[in-house]
Amino acid sequence: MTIRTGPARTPRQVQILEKTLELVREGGLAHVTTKRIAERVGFTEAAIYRHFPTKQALILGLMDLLEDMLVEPIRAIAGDGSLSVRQRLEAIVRHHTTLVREQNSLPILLLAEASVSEDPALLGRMRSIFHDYLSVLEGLVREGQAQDEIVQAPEADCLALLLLGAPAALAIRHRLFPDARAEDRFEHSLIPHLVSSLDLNPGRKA
Amino acid sequence: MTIRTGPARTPRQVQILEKTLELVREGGLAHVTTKRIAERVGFTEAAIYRHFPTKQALILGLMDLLEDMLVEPIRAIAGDGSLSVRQRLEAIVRHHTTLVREQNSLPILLLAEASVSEDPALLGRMRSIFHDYLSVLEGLVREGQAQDEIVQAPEADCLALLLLGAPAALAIRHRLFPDARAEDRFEHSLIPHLVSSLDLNPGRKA
DNA sequence: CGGAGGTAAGTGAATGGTCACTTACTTCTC
DNA sequence: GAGAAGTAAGTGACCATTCACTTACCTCCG
Repeated sequence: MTIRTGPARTPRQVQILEKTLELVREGGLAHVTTKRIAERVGFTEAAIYRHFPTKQALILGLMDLLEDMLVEPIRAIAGDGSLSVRQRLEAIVRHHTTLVREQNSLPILLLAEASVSEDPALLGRMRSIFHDYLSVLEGLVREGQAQDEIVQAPEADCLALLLLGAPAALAIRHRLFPDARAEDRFEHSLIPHLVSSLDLNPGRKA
Repeated sequence: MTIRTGPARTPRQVQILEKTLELVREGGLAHVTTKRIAERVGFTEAAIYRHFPTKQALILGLMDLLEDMLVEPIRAIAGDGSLSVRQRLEAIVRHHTTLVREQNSLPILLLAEASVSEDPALLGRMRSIFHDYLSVLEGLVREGQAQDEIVQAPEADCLALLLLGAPAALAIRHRLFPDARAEDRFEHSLIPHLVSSLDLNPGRKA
């Protein structure tokens, strides 16, 4: 689907991207300046430009990382035929919430700030990532719906959006009120409830 | 709960805040500069400082507007005894989605950008708004749970967060792929489904 | 009535700070 | 000795904020 025009990063590029991601985790894209990146890596601002042509290119590199962390894994889960649709949906939502907790709400920070970016390349990249994510969910939901006879349920795209909403809301709260205990409960009790409430799979037909 | 230390705005202050809100709707908080505000209002940058002591104070004024648009109305809905808990929850989620559509995802933009702000006053204000919003939802959910015997359902705070997730996800998609038709469907088919899936109210007990 | 004094609201031109980015020069390694 | 990787010291653009000053209006007093 998305063509991987091989990043083929040098080790130094990878290091720069990782340090930059660290900055984003701490304070969002707005917090990322060439000066701060250089500080983290341990060299001067000018050195950045030996490895990336512009800051824009560097930020676009972050989007590749986001795709690797968020979209690629859920694509893999969605294609895992050994699991039921419901199990796969649950695994996807769980993957997303785990990522949110490990990466300090990184996905929604990148998303929110890229969505108001003046840079059309960044905006387009974000659109594509978001679209791919929702497509995977929507495809799975459709698959689940096809196994059942339920027709009056909400449309697949609405349900897919709802499945995105759970980790999104968790991410927002995690930013403002991090609370590992509450987040554990969210993972263990809410996600199964959410997925089963979709009314997709057999077991409720009787 | 939240003490309204009366803003008591002059007409000019209100005008400035409205124009600033316009800028936020277009490109987020990062897009707001004193120059752009002045352009919108039709005077010079310096004139802003006749009406607000600092830009920070102006931005905090935006948070008051957000509270008026988002938190106050849902508080009113939550206290409306003529509706069932389920009807009230549905009305709240619907109010939020309507606001998101009318204001171009304003709430989540303010939230995301304030959550990474270096300004502790702004961060604190955002925390308080977010907390109040979730408290209203959580209180209602608890009220609904008390009417039933269901105990194994997810905890009230998890369900409240889920109810926030729906408009949040809609807001994100609205930013990247605005689609009035899809958003109508979301409002008309997903919200009722979501609220009824909470398993709060009678009618399902049999 | 008329002018003196006060004030709210505006202006143009600066201020110092930060931003992304560039240039000319060095240093290290194969 | 050449190219990759680094540096110090800039560049102009933009940022929030301040400054001295003007304008229009109000009020009060003889």
